[in-house]
Amino acid sequence: MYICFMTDKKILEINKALSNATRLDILKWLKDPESNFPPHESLGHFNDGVCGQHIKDKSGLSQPTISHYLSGMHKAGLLSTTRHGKWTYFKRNEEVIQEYLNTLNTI
Amino acid sequence: MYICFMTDKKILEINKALSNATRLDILKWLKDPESNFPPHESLGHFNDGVCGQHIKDKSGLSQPTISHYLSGMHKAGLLSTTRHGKWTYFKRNEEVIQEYLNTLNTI
DNA sequence: ATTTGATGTAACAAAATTGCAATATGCTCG
DNA sequence: CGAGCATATTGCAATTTTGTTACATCAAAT
Repeated sequence: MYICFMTDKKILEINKALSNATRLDILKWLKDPESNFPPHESLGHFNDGVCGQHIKDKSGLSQPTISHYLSGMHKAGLLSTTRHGKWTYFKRNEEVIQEYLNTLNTI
Repeated sequence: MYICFMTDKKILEINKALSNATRLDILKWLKDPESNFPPHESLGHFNDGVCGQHIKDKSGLSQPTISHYLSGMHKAGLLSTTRHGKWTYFKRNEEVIQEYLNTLNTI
């Protein structure tokens, strides 16, 4: 298990993603889907994370806004996505988050 | 030595401060003033950090812009300031930075 | 094939950020 | 005091971010 670091450019991109209250909340909610989201109707687990609809519901913001936020967090590497039928599931990308934290710790 | 954490509001404020390339650079430069800045004319040490002028010179940005950046970082708690005559010295606030990192590590 | 529900994209207005020039303030020294 | 330098503040134009409505796409199911 090696410690990995990321470039300043990536750090900036993630810092930008995490300088918005809703996006910071989303990252934290996804750390514990069981306590923060209702179980999904069709899938009985959170192995691939939480679908956009539920995140939207919890945030109180509009669907396009959340879609935009989620795709930005995905682009920054913070989230990974899986499509199951009509749903897109969003999950924390713990490896990237760990790299991010490793790097910040040296700043 | 207790581990301290900070509020989400503070985290967001610091993330915002650190989502700009120049401001991130400044924080890193101040970690090692000896290698990043010339010695100051009147003071022979970096005990209180580095004066705004030198930071401005290294950044390549205008004086008002750097003044604005530095006061934002100060307001966010990242930097502490000391006035020596006509110079304002800026130094990393390691306690706040540590709180910030402690908190991020739980996110 | 049509409908229904989840997601993505476009276009847009309001607000915040970026970084500059101009100006004001503060400090030191002759 | 007045000159000169460091810093702070103000005002501004350009750009980015925020979050909306309207619309397009995609998948499941009737």
